Amino acid sequence: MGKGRVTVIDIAKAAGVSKSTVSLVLQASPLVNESTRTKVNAVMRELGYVYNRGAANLRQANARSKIIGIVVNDLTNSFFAELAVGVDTVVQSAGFVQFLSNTSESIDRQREVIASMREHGVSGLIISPARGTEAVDLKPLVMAGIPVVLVVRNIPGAKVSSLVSDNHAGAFAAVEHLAALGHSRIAFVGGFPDTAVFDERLGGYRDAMSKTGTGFQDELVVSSAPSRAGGVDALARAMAMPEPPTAAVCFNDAVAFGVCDGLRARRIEPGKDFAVVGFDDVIEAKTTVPALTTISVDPQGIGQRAAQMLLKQINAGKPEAESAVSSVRLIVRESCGAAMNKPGRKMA
Amino acid sequence: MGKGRVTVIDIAKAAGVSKSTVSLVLQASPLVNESTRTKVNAVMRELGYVYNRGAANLRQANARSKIIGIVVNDLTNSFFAELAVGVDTVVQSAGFVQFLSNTSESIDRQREVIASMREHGVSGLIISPARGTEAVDLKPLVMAGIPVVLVVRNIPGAKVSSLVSDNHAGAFAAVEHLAALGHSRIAFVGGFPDTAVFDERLGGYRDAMSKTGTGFQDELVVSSAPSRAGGVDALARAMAMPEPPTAAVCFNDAVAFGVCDGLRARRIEPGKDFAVVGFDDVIEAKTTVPALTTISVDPQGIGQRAAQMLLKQINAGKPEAESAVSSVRLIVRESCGAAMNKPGRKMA
DNA sequence: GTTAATAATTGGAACGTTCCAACTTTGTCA
DNA sequence: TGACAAAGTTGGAACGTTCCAATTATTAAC
Repeated sequence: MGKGRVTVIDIAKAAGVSKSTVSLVLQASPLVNESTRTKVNAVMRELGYVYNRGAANLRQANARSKIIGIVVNDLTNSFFAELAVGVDTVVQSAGFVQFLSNTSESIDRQREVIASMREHGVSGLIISPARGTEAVDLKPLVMAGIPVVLVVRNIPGAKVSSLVSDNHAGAFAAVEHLAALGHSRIAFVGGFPDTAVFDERLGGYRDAMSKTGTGFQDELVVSSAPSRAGGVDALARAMAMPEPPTAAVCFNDAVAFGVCDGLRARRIEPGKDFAVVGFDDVIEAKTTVPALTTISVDPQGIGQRAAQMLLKQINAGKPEAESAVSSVRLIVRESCGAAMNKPGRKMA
Repeated sequence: MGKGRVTVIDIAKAAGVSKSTVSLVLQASPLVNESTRTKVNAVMRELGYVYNRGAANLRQANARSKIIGIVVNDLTNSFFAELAVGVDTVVQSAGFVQFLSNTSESIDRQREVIASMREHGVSGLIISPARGTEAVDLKPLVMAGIPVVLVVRNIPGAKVSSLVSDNHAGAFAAVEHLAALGHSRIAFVGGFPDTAVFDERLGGYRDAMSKTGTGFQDELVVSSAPSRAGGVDALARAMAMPEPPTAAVCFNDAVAFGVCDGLRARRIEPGKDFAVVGFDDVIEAKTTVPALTTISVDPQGIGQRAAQMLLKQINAGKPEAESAVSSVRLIVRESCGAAMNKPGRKMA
């Protein structure tokens, strides 16, 4: 047992047919007689045959393997986990298997991971690029004709498909909502300043601040790591200001949760004494207390849509780059104070 | 461009050497002259060569590809995301790449995913099996001599390595702690009853309840999906009892967060009016408010240790099944009320 | 100046599969 | 009976790599 692996030839010998016939059975070809097929299948099961995809791909250089790769920059952020399951639901029903790798924002790791996936002949790639990824990094992929869909973060020069959410509109809506509730000192909290997503959301915030007449003030944007801990930290800095804000538009939900934690630790009740709005609408957003008012980007939906874009490219002969913007909407829950009697302006 | 793919022979021609030499360069063999090496490497870059792992694996049937697979049953649970990054850190430094797949508790999907990984010649597998997985499902893997480490959930008859946390001891400690705080009506909340993990944790709970003299009562165990929403739901049922509990040992942290949400929705303050202890110690546990008292199982640590076990097996010729229990410890924070003046017994 | 040792390179066979063209068997029809 | 078609089956070549044994080029030793 277990000496050499079981090959198609072993099956052929044991079943008394030729390797070609076995191969036809493997491909469910209608050419082969029903009785032969069942016999061959039986022998396969008996000997514990495992299909060698590598050898097969070697022969048919055109047909790639039935896997699609998804590369994310931060798996511990549940946004990406949800995105991945969204992708999974659609690739699965198309007969693909999804392999996911995490880069932890490391460009080097990202290169390794993508190379590894290429070596295994993935049919296509969905990538949420690590910070600092440039168009050149994607060049080899497009040259090889491998379909790629960028999600979450777009990369300017790359000639690949992309699906990002409408960050500008989302942040704009968040500010408008808070302004309508009577806030004027609205902070923009969290996120790394050197990313496209940050720029877009900040842009929406800035435009809305200008439009609502309260004006944009530099000091009201306080950045941090885009995590729960980052939110705690950023809030501390915001509250240390001479004239602290009364509301915050957060870079994402993780930051928003951190902000709520930080508020509570200061005995300030989010949704009552201070308005918080997040960005992403992760699952916890609706069950947490207070329920988080946030900009819904529907990670699963984005995953599904990205997967559909990718499959379309895979099925079409030559991949046509297509870029889409996924619309977002404001979900009003409790953390902004809109559900309460008074807009939160108790502190000053 | 992109007609046929670039092969080792193309490189050889362009560089004016033989394919064997190119192959040696690929393997970083010391046999090849430094000047040839640099020239070959240059040509590779220029022509955009991609290593064909499939063809390589074909030849060297022994040496498997440098990927290890990790199969989890619920990616949306951040416990598994953290476990995966733990695994990643160690396999990465050993020169492997990790491919992760999610089964969403589906046995069928799990079979597909594992088959796919086998076809791609993974060097080893770390599996958190879907509910209902049986020893036979793993049989083909052990027959093929593929190293496997089971995590989180063990499977009785399977002859593979496993690494589970000491669920019995953890639940036991949680109950002891709550009892010491003065609670006697302590519920066991959340989790699916037909899993080994549930049985173990429940066992620890039961033994501790008996030992502390309050005795084990069936009605105090209320199961649910092991998620935040499940926790909300289970708490509702618990509080509807004629004599509701004053404390809860939760199946996991997600459930515990749900329980806290449910309590707050009822205007009961977790950590003050009701004691909650979780299980897992996910990252949010320490930043949330109130900080969650929980049993730390250190998912990253488990991931790392599992990865080490797997690598050991891969490096050893024949895999020796080894099973380990990862110890757990009680992390006292705020949600159990220990940090407050009074043990939470205000309600009755 | 020959031999021996070392360093570097090389062609061919092999890995497990698919594809193609050729082959055999069986059945149908004039 | 012979010609033809349809249904199954088959051997060999090819895919891109690595390994082996053999070869050539270079250096060292006498």
